[in-house]
Amino acid sequence: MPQLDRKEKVWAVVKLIPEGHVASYGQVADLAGWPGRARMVSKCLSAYSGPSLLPWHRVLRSSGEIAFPVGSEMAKEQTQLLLADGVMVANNRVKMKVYQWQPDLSFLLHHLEF
DNA sequence: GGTGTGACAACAA
DNA sequence: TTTGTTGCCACAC
Repeated sequence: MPQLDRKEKVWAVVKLIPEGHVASYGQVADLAGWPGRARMVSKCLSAYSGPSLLPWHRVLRSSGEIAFPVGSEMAKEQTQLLLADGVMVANNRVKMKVYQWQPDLSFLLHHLEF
């Protein structure tokens, strides 16, 4: 049961990302209790790839660029979703300085059990 | 239980 | 800034 819980934890964290903000894979991994397991986050998200209940588009690379090749359907999709969130996307990347999610502790404690 | 994989991250040139 | 290299580790075969 621990394994499935992890995916769900990741999804839970992603769902917490507010509209108009983004987070890096590493950041999500960290919040989900996997310090340094950014690649696991990508695995989990790709494994999800079904229902669109998840704001996966708010998860970017540490540099703020979209994790897909420019011009790919997924990249376009993600760009669209980000724009819909009010996040400016230029050349497959966003300004992390402006949009990076800065979760406050009480918020996290309230939403991530404990 | 070994091997390859991955929607990454950090660093070197 | 872009490209290549390395480290990372759970997961599927």
